[in-house]
Amino acid sequence: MGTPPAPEYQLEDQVGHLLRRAYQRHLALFQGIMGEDGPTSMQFAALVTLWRQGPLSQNLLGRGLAMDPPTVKGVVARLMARGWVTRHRDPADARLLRVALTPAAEAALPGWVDKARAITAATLAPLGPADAARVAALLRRME
Amino acid sequence: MGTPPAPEYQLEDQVGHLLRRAYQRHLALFQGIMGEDGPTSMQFAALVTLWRQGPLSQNLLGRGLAMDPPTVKGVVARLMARGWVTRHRDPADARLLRVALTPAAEAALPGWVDKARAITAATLAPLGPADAARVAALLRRME
DNA sequence: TGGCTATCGTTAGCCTGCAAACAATCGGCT
DNA sequence: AGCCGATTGTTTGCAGGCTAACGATAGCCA
Repeated sequence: MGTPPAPEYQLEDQVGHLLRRAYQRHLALFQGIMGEDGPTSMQFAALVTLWRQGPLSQNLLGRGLAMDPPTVKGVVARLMARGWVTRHRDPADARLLRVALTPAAEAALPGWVDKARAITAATLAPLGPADAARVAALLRRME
Repeated sequence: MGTPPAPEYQLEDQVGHLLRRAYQRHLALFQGIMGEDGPTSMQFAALVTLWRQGPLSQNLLGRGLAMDPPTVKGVVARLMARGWVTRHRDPADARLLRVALTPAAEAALPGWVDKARAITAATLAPLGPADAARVAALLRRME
């Protein structure tokens, strides 16, 4: 018995490829359902975090979203440009930049959250409810 | 009985967030195991596809990898810069750009494939073998 | 033959993501 | 007071990813 032949390396079977494809499809659904006037996926994640937790420093915001500092900066800059967020130095600690929702964003958020639920449902649509719960549980363990 | 309260929208429970986090972790593992001298995740995917299928037009390559044309162009350009790929116009059809592996890439590929297997294993390490198979099957259905 | 349509690739512009190097500020400790 | 290390944010440079608009070529069909 010689060396067993190495099994073929099938790109389509690798988790990394599958994760990328599934996330890619999710992002396409996100954009399609949220529409041109809505936030992007990461912009929405930032807005919803500020909604639930109140004003945060860029750093804390980034930590909650698993975004590194340069990425946070870019997302916040685009949120400011869209008029959904303001940014002010914290008077008590001059290092911090407190990011806060604008009234316009607060008014729009309930509608966006509804769409976000639809996006989650669409992403999971190919699976039944039981498998949807299973995949979420498995992904959580992979983080 | 009024309107039932809408369940809280928990970002951390949304599939999109979980997919992003899992893919993020996978990419970090990829870079760590493949090292500075190795290809990036998408560069490796392109190389392995050319290895298995022979020279391909940019378009076909992109289709196999689920990459759109501008992204393929960028990846191929960086592969050329690294000396792992050449690009020539197809004499039979002047629209096509045939992308082919260089001998250097062919020589390095077996080692990279071994590392890629280790990366897949590391990504799935938090799950047992049964759950690893389960998550792959579920992700495939979500594509 | 001449033209129509489909395919292929490029460009420009935008968004997300990472690492590395850097400046400013804060806090504690001497 | 003065210094040092930790924290926060910025910049630069690179890699991937999408849309939209555009030029070039091929293939078919009238």
